[in-house]
Amino acid sequence: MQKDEIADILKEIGVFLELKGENPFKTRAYQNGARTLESLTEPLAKLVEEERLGDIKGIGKALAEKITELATTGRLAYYDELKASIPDGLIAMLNIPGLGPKKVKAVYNKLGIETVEVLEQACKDSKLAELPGFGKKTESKILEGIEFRRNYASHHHVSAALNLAEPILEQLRAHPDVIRCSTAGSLRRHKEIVRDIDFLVSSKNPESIIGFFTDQAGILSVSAKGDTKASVILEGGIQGDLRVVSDTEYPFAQAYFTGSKEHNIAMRQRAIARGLRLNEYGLFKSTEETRDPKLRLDCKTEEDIFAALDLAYIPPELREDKGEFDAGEAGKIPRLIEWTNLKGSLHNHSNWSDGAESLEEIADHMSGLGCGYWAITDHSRASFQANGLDEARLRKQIAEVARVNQQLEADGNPFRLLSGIEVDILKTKLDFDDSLLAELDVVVASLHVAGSSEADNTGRLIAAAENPNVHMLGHLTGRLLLRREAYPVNQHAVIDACAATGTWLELNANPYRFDLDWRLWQHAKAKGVKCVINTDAHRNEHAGFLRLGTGIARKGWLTANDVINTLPLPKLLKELGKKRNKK
DNA sequence: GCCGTTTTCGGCCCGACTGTTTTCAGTCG
Repeated sequence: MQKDEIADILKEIGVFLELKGENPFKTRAYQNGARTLESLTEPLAKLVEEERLGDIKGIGKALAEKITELATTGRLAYYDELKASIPDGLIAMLNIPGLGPKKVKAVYNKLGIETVEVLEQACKDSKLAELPGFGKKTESKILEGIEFRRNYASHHHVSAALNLAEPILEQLRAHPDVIRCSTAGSLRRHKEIVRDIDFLVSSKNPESIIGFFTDQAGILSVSAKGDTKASVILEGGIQGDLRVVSDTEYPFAQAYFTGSKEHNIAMRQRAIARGLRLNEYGLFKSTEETRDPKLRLDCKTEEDIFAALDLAYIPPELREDKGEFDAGEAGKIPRLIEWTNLKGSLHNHSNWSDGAESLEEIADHMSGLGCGYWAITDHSRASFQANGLDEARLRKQIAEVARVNQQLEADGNPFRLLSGIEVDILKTKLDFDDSLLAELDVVVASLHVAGSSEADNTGRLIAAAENPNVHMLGHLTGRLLLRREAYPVNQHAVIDACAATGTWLELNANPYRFDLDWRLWQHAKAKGVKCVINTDAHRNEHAGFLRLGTGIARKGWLTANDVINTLPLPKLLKELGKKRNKK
């Protein structure tokens, strides 16, 4: 069994133990173990074989035994027994807002409720209010929670969250009582999927900010409203949380609410190790719980807080406890790529296949945005559902690209279209012959019809990487976030093949794809594989994906040097020629 | 269940809001 599957089982054990009412620190130990496992750099099989699991911080004797059992036999008796003892419906009940392990346990133990449906009826029949700690309000909250979950997803694409958050942030910024404001949480860290949107404001008048926030037009409901924080449900069912603090507290609150949780725990531990105490109100010269302003270190910005903990500034995207502390201590936090470093996109569609606009319209729009180039890589003939180009139409398009470029040159416009194709990776070959591919400026090879065999898919992708005419592999796993699972593929093996052949990997910037995943870019970079941040645009407004994709590249620790399409056109053309000239 | 320069027990990050209580437990982030 692979390490990610094992990590999922450990997490599940943690949830089961919570429902059993086990020691919360024991459940946390399982969750910590799962996380530790996920971020292992050494192959798990090797650690198991050499019996070195127990040497890893966070994995003790008990966890090492359980992981070993899972890794070697694919099963775990302890897990099977635990799972069998807990009705599946209890897990579903945990997903209802306002219901946690204690309450679920109580309704199960005292009323024998095992499913959401029975729970709903029990609330309607006022059965829950009879339990200690439950009341009328609890019942109606649970009913609301069940209804809410029925109508809205609990996870949202970062793009949808940004679309909602940015106008609100603008309004907060313009509010006379707002001193500083920002987003926080997973949105500020630019996670690909977010559960809610966090806003942070500093103000001398919290009441007016809270009132402004909960009275906004367009909100569906107000779920909490206190002196310093409020929660609302925004359009589309996304929860928006606002926190208001004093301006002195602002940087501490900003760091705290940006997280991640794991990053914050490590930050607190660093503070404790220095005889300090860190919370959202400050960094205090005390090991005792305190908010005494006289003990608070003077930090005007997040930078100051990191400095006080002997760290270089860590950009929000890196705050996932995935190596930022080692790098921050050593002063080796890279200067991350900015989206304005990008000069164009190398994987895009036009109305020749399934895109919306003509070549001229694309050239006009992208040139107007300040891009230096834009590759036209329509689908190849095998993608007939997308009106893929056959050889004859592709040759016509090459001529058309040349014609548009001549016109641009005549107009004194330095912008250029590049001719290209998103060539389908078929079962045993590419959709076009090498001779035709060699005539194109840019060749993206993508797997659109994958099989169920990991070995087959991986082999097809590696073969594509080995083709000297293929510059890059498109959307490596084919996943659609919250919609469709990735097809089975050994991404590490493909990364190795790209490294060996000088093939680039796409970071598909479509917010439903973000493929290759940010968690793999550090590995790909270490292997020497270059990244291309591509919009995969099907209409001109998709140019904005470049910004979203850059957020993911930043999460992957990438710098401008790691990304091919930061190069100006002459240098890009030179790089595009390199792999072909090697053959 | 994990951990240890306070080392084999006794901690483990911490605070706001809500509802059900009347001083606090549960949930959430």
